[in-house]
Amino acid sequence: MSAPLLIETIQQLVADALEAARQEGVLQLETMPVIQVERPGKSEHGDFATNLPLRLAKATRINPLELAQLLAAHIPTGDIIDRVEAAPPGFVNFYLKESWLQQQVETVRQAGNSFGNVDAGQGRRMMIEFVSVNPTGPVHVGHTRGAVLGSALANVLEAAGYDVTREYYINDAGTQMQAFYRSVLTRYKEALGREAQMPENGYQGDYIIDLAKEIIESEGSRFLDQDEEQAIKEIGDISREKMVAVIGQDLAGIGVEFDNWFSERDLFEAGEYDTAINILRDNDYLSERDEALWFNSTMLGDEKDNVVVRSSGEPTYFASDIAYHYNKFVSRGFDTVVDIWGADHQGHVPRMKSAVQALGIEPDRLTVLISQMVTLRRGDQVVKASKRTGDFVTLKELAEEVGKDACRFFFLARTPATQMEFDLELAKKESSENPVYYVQYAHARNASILKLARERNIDWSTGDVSLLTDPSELELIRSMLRLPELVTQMAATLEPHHLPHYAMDLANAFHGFYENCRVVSSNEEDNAISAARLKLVESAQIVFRRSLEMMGMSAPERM
RNA sequence: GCGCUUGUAGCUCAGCGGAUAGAGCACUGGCUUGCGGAGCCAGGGGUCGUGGGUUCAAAUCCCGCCAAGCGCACCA
Repeated sequence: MSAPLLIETIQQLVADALEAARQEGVLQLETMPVIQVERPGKSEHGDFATNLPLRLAKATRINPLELAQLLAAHIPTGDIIDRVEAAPPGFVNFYLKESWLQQQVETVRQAGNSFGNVDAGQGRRMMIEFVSVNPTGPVHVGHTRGAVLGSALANVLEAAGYDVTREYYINDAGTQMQAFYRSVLTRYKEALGREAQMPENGYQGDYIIDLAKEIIESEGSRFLDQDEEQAIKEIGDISREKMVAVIGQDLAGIGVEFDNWFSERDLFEAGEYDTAINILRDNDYLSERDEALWFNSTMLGDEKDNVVVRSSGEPTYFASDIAYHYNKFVSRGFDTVVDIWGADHQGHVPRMKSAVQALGIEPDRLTVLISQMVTLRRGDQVVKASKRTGDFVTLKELAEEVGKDACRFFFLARTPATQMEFDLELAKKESSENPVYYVQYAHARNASILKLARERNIDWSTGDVSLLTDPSELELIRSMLRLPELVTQMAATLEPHHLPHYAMDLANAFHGFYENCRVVSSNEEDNAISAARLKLVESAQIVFRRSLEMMGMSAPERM
């Protein structure tokens, strides 16, 4: 069990004060209220504040300001809290002790790269499944948002103490894949001078032609005179494998990595598809109509029922997704599962939740995060994204044009619920003045100070942090200390988009400190303060590194 | 038509019951001799889409309207 967060300590202080006042009889209260402690927007209002008096005024019939004064009088100061003040119209403001803040520099240095870790997750097993685009073509820009969101969220949850598995679901059993295989075979035949007809739902992109050529290079023309079905099967296996590899490489290019690539086909081979369907049948959620098998999700409040097995006998995508979630929760025993889907799948959410419930799994254990569409522009021109026509900008192109770090920062800073327009020209043009560089520059500056100190053989290990009294020094420390709190919050709400904003604030505090406080000095009388400040710089670097790392961005020493 | 999501500074976006609504970019004006000026400081710019309601308190919660995106298949 790690130490409680600072904000939790404050909450406890308020709770104790409330209890003390009640015992003294100065306060009548039926039930203990929920105590909200927040970070005030203005520094005059202290480091923490609670609005409890305002919320309690009615029940206690005491004037909120008087109530605030009463509470403030019951809160002890000590090593951490310098003073507690009541403020109109009814806040209690907490001010941290300078000596305590200074001491935190040592705490951060000792924590090192584990600074920012909390144990909210307590080792619970969590799966994040994201991207999961059909391996019928390369990943395009539209998928980037979910990819970046998922990878950053996974990092945050790991820092929050969850045992996280990042998974990519390969939809390799459906009709789309058949169309893809046939498209490759067609291009293969064409490349070898044969007449071939592209299937109606075939994929037109040039990458199919390249893929066919690659297959000719490694396999020759041996599929040409093979039985059609056999050729599709063999060429299909090769194509799928190559496509999955390309997708993996492209995603790795923007720092998105997976712990596991899960194949849809395995669900059928391992019999989990049958098991899941049988559970639904046993629980009376299935019925046959029009020669198809339906999942009666209206029984669970859905708008309409959904087909699980087509009249042709083929299972739908939904059916294998049910089996997949059975696999996640039951076979592999994940405590909670997060799916990240694009907005075009939002209609699928209620029935997926229903299906999970029908399998006998508490539906709250599944959270589906929807990331809204990204529409692409190049200047005035809207770029249409269709994999089938091959008219799209790939993730790889985007990464090459804009850069991995800027790309991640850009997508990460926005809440997934807002639809966004991405102007490629603008992104490229602005990349040199992108906020991402503001953060990285602060880190590089930080690193170069330490480098200089080492070059001059300065030993700062005995630095006395109590010399750090400049407002900008204390501001920087305060900013650093917000990280663990932020990690807790982001993990609870599954909202990593706060991270870039925090990093900006931290960078701002660092630049402010840099302007006001000379760190490395050639004056001998500055040696003591210099050593103290080097400790601060060192601890700030830890926090920069942790923040950038969670965002999946690089922390350059030089730019 | 119904459902989900979104409308905050010129632009891109945070904030999602509390104390004078924030940041970056853009704009205006400052920062000379020392750790990286990709920086710092100051300033202008907002009836938080709109009309009601709830509350001591609403950008934030509820309802209507307007606008945008997505969905409403025996596609995935």
